[in-house]
Amino acid sequence: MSVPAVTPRQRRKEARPQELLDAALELFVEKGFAATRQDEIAARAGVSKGTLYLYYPSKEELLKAVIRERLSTEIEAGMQQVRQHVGSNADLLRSLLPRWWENMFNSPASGVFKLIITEVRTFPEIADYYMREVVEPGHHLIGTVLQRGIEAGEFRPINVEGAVHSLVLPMVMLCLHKHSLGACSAIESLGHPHDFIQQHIDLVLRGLEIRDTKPGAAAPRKPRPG
Amino acid sequence: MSVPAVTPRQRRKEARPQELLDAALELFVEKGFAATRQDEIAARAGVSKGTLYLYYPSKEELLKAVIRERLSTEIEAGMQQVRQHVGSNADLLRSLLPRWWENMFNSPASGVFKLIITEVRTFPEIADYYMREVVEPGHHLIGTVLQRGIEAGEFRPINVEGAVHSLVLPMVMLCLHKHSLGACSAIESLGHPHDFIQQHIDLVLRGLEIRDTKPGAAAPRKPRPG
Amino acid sequence: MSVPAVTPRQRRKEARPQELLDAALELFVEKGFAATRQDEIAARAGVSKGTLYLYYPSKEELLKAVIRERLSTEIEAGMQQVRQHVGSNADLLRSLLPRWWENMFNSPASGVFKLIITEVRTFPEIADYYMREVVEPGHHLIGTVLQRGIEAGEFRPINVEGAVHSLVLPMVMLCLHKHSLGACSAIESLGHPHDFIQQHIDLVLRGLEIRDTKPGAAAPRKPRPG
Amino acid sequence: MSVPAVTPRQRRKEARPQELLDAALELFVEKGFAATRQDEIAARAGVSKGTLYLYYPSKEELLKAVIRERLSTEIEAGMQQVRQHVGSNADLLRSLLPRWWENMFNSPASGVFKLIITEVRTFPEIADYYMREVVEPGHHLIGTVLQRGIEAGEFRPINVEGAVHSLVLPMVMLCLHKHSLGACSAIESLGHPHDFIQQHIDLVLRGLEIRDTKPGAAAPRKPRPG
DNA sequence: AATGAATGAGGGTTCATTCAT
DNA sequence: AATGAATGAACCCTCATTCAT
Repeated sequence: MSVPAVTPRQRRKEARPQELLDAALELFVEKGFAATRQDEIAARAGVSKGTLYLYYPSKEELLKAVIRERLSTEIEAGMQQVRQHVGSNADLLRSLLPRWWENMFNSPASGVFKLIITEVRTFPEIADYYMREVVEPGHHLIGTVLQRGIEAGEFRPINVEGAVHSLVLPMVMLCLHKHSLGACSAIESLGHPHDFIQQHIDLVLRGLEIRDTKPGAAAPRKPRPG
Repeated sequence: MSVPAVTPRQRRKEARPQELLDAALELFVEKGFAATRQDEIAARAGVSKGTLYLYYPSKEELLKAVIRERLSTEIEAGMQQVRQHVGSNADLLRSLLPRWWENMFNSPASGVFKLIITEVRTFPEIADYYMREVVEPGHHLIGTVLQRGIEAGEFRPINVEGAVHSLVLPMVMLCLHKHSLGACSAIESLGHPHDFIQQHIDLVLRGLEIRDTKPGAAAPRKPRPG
Repeated sequence: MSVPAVTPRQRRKEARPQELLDAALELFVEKGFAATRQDEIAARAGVSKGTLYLYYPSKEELLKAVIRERLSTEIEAGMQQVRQHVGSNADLLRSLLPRWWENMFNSPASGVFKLIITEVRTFPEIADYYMREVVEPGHHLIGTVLQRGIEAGEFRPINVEGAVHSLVLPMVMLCLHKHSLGACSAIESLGHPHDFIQQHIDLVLRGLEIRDTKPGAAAPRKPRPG
Repeated sequence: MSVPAVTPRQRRKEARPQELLDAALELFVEKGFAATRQDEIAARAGVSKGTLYLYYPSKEELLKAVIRERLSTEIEAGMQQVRQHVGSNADLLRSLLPRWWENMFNSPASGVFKLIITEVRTFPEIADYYMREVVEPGHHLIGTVLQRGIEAGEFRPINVEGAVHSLVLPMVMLCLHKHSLGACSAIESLGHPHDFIQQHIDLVLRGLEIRDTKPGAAAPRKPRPG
């Protein structure tokens, strides 16, 4: 049975859009959207300046494509993991979350967070997309887990949204650091980011537990009289 | 009685640098350094384009001045608060931290975080300054408090640096949000940021406490068999 | 028979650098380097402002290219003439020198002298180039001829370098005049510059001759006693 | 008898215009008119930028004043020397000319020649002034001496205007060199400019003499028959 | 008379975009 | 589909000139 003859050139051609997006993402994250030149993107992708315009009609559209492509990939991966997940909800947080995060952190997708922080005010459409496709589903997922925990008496009743943020914001923040300060002066203090994230999630989940506070422990905000 | 001879022109002139810095900060945070035009800054400060150059020799120097001025003000304020603080170390975290953060969050200084994330790779000198003047002293302060707590038996022995980050990163992240997504689509879910920060700190500090885990509570990482 | 595939666009492109250099030389000589605008050069060359930067990375580099190109052309032409020259050394001065000068004078290259006088203090690299490539070889050539004449007893022994300057400086000066005063108010008095140069060279060479001074003629500096 | 009290301030005030002109001349000659900034001139003269405008209404007027002032001084000095001259016409050329030239060469006035060459096309009024006040009287003076020499049988009958140029152009050229190439790389070959000028004038005057050409000497262009 | 802060038109340079090849 | 020369609007920065003090 003959394999369809895929010449190097054809493969190249089909891979083009992805190569362009990769080059663009790298540079947008490194230097910011406004400071990145189309020639640089083209050069890094190994094509000429004009070729860019055969695939994306403007720099701005290229930016949006970069963000959409990376996020939808990442969302899809996350959803897959969740669908395939067997185990308790707590497991979802203790194991799935760090694993998913680490993939993200180690992939170019981590840069997209910086891109969003950086460019969202210039291109507010990005905000809508990001909120709808990433933030809301993600928060919904984690929020649901926490809510179930509360209802099951595992967790103290607290503001669920807040707890989600307590869990998630440092993860996002580490992605940002990776592409800003982390690329200049290492914050060595953090050790391996993965370990930090593990400890962080553990810390927050412990903070959510219901238990008798050991006397003399770090004072709760409103110490009981007596 | 002689009126002090401060003409409008003089008053204007002394206030200039601050007015320029304020206008520049606003715009750099809104649109990014590269996408902000010197004319815009001048216009917002109510002067002509050329006047900018009487005070700052280039756009880049203006950026650095903006960052330095805001951070040094903020550092000074923070140090003041700490120096004047009476009370336990736990108080320092439970009350001083949120209060200091809220000032920051509600002032233009909150934008500086975005500026640093955004521009640090283009101007790596900024990283040095920020690490040396802000990150290190800040982390040292909080780290010391946690370390004392551990030594006093209040807190579980954990990686202190990590705990500092667990406390602080969401605070920084909220500043970033304020000037990016927050300026587009409100993340209403968060309620008042101040309340979230209170809850967050409480959550982390509880997570640090030593206590007997209530049976059935959210599983510790390695559940005992049986 | 296949037509050579030189499209108008290609022809255009190859001719560009020379067209730009020509336009730039004209304007630099007319108005001076600092007072010439890049737009003007572009306009005179029939291209847009940006196109200039495809060929020369800055105004200053354009200046240097202009000077180098013209001088190297001129040097090459002069060397050719000398190499092909048959005849006595005196011929070299009496015929070759005026001929070579006239070519120079009537070509745009004459303006380069003005350019050098005008801009050399601002761009001292030009001095090095000009001295090494033009002044030294030129003076060496003429100096050698005079030296031989002295050794052969044709010429009085005098300071050869000085004699070279006596011959050459008026030739350079005429080039300067052509592009300064000469372009405003004609110095009609000079008649045809070529005739002047002929007479000048003749005058100097006669002044170099050894002969018995006719009694009563213009007093030599140190009249022989009795 | 009391000397009128001239305070330093008054002296200063009266000297102002001259100080400004001196500073302006230096800088215009060094860097060219267009590339010289008013602030620099003011700074070199020790006044503030605004003060310039109290004396000269624009940069262009300042340039013209600079040229006029230096030239009229120089012309006056030259005329004085000629008026006071006693001796033959030949002396006028052999001694007065070099002496007058040396004064010029060693004074800031030498720079004016460069200024004229450089700026005359931008400000053609300068040409009229220079031709009328400097070139014509100067040429007339020298031309008259030569003419008398011809009529007296001292000099060969040649084109007088040309001979004047043969004498004078190298003198001017040396002034130009002093402020262009000479200020970068010395043309050491010339020795002392004064000596060169002496030799040059001698050379030309010898070339003008009537005498029997020594057989075998450098061939005159049109050897007399017989 | 003197200052120097302020202005704003203007010039060098960059770069997104177009289009002939 | 791919190229890269060409364009020209836009931006940073300079500097002659003005004017309130």
